[in-house]
Order: sequence, then structure tokens, then C-alpha cells
Amino acid sequence: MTNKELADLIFPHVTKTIEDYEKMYPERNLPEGAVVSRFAPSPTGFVHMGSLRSAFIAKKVPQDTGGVFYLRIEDTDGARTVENGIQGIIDDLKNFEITIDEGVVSETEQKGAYGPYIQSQRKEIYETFAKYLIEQGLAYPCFCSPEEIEEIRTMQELNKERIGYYGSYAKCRFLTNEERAERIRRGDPYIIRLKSPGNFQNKVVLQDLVRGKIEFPENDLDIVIIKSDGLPLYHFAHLVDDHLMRTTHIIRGDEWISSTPVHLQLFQVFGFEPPKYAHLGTVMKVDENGTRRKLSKRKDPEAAVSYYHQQGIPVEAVKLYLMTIANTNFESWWDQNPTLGIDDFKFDFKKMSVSGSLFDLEKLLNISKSYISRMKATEVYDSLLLWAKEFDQEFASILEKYKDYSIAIFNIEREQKKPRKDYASFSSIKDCVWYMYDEYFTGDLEYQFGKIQDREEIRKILKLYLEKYYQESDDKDTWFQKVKQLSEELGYCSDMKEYKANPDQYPGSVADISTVIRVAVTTSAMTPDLYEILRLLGRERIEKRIELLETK
RNA sequence: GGUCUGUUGGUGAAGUGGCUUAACACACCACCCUCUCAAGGUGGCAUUCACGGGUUCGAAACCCGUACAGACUACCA
Repeated sequence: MTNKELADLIFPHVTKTIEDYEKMYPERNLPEGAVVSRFAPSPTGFVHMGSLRSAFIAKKVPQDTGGVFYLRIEDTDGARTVENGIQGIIDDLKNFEITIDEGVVSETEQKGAYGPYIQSQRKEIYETFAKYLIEQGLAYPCFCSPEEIEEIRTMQELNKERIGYYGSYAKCRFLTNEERAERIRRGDPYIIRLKSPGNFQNKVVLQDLVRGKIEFPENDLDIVIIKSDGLPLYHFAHLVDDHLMRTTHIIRGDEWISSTPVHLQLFQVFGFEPPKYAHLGTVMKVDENGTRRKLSKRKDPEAAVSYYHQQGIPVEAVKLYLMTIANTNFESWWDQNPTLGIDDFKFDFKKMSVSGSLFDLEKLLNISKSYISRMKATEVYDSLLLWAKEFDQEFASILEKYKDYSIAIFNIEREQKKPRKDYASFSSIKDCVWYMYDEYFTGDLEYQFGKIQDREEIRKILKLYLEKYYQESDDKDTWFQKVKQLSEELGYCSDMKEYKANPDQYPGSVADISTVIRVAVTTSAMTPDLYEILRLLGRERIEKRIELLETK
């Protein structure tokens, strides 16, 4: 029995040839140096920080070079697939503004001429490629049961030999085509394995874009290419898809490094030119007991990118963070070119950190803080409102009700050379400004007075301030002069230098007087500029709040 | 067990043989500024680049070995 007859027996319904597909998916007509890359997740429902980083880079490089970035869904493993998993990924990408040129755009829609972009819809294509291999005698059906494979493995472990289906252990490799046909006709379950032409003694070289030259022994494992469910294994799907979709750069996690000899061999067996590979270091985190480990979806809430969306970290801040960990020279570049953005920066694989970087939430928040501090008040308002509509409806309606007032609040110490930097995320803004809204300034309030705690003294200070000194129309200088006069009248020191030199000669200072006013109207001893707050609150509110304090 | 990769401060890291008495950023500490907080300013924070050996006039950088860590070694991706 010939290989061709065997191939026809296994894949009787496959009529197309590889050449047909080569014609259907021709070389892309792109400018010199244009990169085609992809993000190819399993539909597990959400995107991990490490994957987002890969996706971000996989998009950035085509963008820099005038290439194509596409999204492919790798759903050949039923166990990994979850309901609405594709939508979850699309939503996450959308939230982080990672748009695609081609690929899956929704659960039911795809765009681009190199599809389908969902692997489970490409079954016939994989079969065509597998059939060719069988015809060439480069692949064969394997009837070994999982138990038999397990046996081989324990035997190899016992003999301290290399583990795997290779050489004389590859039993089914030595079957005749007649035996194969007979067992297939009998209905024995089987899978398709590559008949590896590799020799473990020979070396194969990978020129990794990130790590440089890596040498491996050639692959001699007869790897599975088609599973018993008829779908391909990752390695085979990678070959078929990335060849046919004309991918030029494979940008993926470094857990794939050790499989690359298999991939290189697959390309060689078909006579295709292999793509370039860039293996990215794993994103790590430090465990409670001080050891490094992979960021885990289960243990670390900050691993899921939806967390940042919920926290209201601006998308741009996340991107800036990803860029700073992606290219080590980005941060200083951005420092020197503050007016430019990520799009103006040229990504370079050589400037990637090779080892896995620690995920630094602190740093992300810092970047976020700086970023928000540079936003205009109206931009803060718009972004915050958008966030609140999704995650804090009550706050959203308050923001809408007091639009101009809110913008004025966000403008305190903003839009100046050295803006205030206190909002790390949109979710944290309410905690900073709640006291500006009467809706929140109610119920059990906790006043955090400082040095002056005596209620009689506080009453005296506030009464005198309202009756004699406070003028709504005062400008900032006049306002502060009056607070100083108030301090003097009550025997407090109005000059901080003098007070610090002789603290024992006074009951307190203008700082303590200010604190009393500040706490009375906000409950907090730590707020932005008091003058601005009083100005925004206005006389009526201030009086009401001081009255309210009297009742406490 | 095998194959591959990595190891510079609390963290991210720069560094490709002499310009390194190891840049920069985050964190932390101190002081200054200051009505509080934040921000900002100034300074401090690795006598040393996992360890041992070698090459060299000279090494964090090159080579070898050891240790530790990670990945892969599935009909998972």
C-alpha cells in the first residue's frame, strides 16, 4: 500500500492541496520591512497582564513598520475554552485601545482576507497539510494508547533516558502501511504524528530577536500533529496558520523557546521560510514568602487586565507602563520628549529586558499619577464620569448634576507648571474630594482635628473667623492675611519661621488655626489648598458646615 | 533525568573590555520650601555586579565550573 493510498484512507474528504491554499492566501503586498504579527490567545475569557504586554508589543511593531496586526483565536483545546471567552478578550483589548487590522472582531464576525481566524474553523486546512505529510511519508498514524505512552515514559525515567516518543520508542513509526490501514478500518483510535527527520546529535540554531543566538539539539520527537478529536496541536497549527497568514514575526512568551526546534523543523519539512521569533520574558511577581513566580491568574487580582479598567487606571498610563517595561530606553526618551507619545517612539527588540521582569504595581500607579496630573480639569471630569457610569452610578449622577462645580474642584492646583499629583486612578478620586459634595457630607462624620482639640477653643476660632474675617470676595493673599490676623488676635503665632524658632512662646500657630478651619469644613486635616476649597464651597455651605459641627 | 534560559540595590533596570569612585526611575529616609497634605528642591540609600576559577596591562562585561531560579520535556496552549 502506498503512502498516497494511506493518506486517502485517513482523509478521504480532503480534496484541496497545499498549492490551492498558497493561491488563496498569497504573499502580502507590503512595503519593505513591514512586520506582520499577531495576538493569538486561547478563549479563556480574559487577558492576563503578560498577554496584554505581548499584544501591545505585537501591535506596536507592525504599527512602526507599516505592517499588519491581527487577532487569532486558538481554540483547539476544548478544556481551555469558556463561554463568551472570545468576547472577554475582545472587550479587554478594546478597553486598552489595542485595535486590530484583521482577525476576530466579535463572537460572530471576522475581517481580513487571510481567515478564518478561529482555529476550530480551519480544520480542513490542517487536514490538507497533514495529508500531504502522510503522502510524503513524513507523518503516520499512531495507535498507542495514553497508557502505553505512560509506560514508555516510566521506563525511560527508570533507565534515566530522555523522555519522549522518539527513535525505537516510536513504535508506530515501524508499522507497515498495510498494518496501519487494517487497524484504521478496524476502527482503532489513532492520532497523527510527525515522522521527525531530526537527529539529537545535530545542532539547530535559533536567532531570537530578543536573546540572540540560541543553540539546541535537533528535534527528534515524533510529535503529535493531529489529535484524536481531529484538531491540530499548537505546534502544527502554528506552522499552518502563521505560514498561510503570512506572519513575519512570532512574538510570544518565552515558555515557547524550548518548542522552537520543533517549529523550525516543521517549517523545514514543508520547505517554508520560517518567521522571525521574539520570545518575551515572563512577567513575574514576588510571592508572600519572597520568591519570584509567574503572575498568576488565580492568585493575583492584578494579573487580569480588567482589574485596571475597574480601578480606573487611565489606558494611556497602562500603555506607558507597558512601554517602560518593554523597552528599557523608553523612560528616558519620554523624559526628554515630554510632548511626544508612545506612537512616536520606535520599539526595538534589542532594548528588551531578557529576563522576566517583576510586575511593579507601585510604578504603574506612579505613572498613572503623573499622567492624571497633566490632564486638563475637563478631561479629568470626562474620563472620571465615563468610569463612574460603569462602576459608581451614584457618583456619576452627582458629577453630572454639578458639572461646572466638579470641574472647578478638579482644577484646584491643576493646569500649572507643577500640578498637584494626588489622583492615582479614577476610582481613588472620590476619596479625595467627597467632602466637596453635600450629598456625601452627611451622616456620621469623623473630624480629625490636629493640635487644637478643645471644642470651646474651636468654636471661638470659627465664630470669630466667620464674623470678623471671612470675606467671600477676598483674593488669596488677602484671605491669608486675614487668617494671620485672626491668629494674632487669638494669641497664636502668625509667622511660621518665628513660630518654629520659639514654639514654646505660643499656644500654636497660623497652621493650627488653618487646620481648625480646614477640618471644620472638610473633616480632614489633609486637603488641597484651603483658599480654593473655601472659595468653591462658598459662604452658605461654610456656615452650614460650621453649624453642623456645633451639633456634633 | 534531559534540553534551554536567566542571576547587577527594597523594585524596574543602564551597562557589549578602560569615560563606572555602577546611570536613570520607583520605593524608602533626612533636610529645605510650606497654612495641612500632595507636589517640588537638595542629599542619603550596591566599597560592588550569585559564587569559585581563568583570559587580560585592565572584567559587572569574555571563557569554564558550581549554586540558585524559571521554562519546556501532554492527544494544553
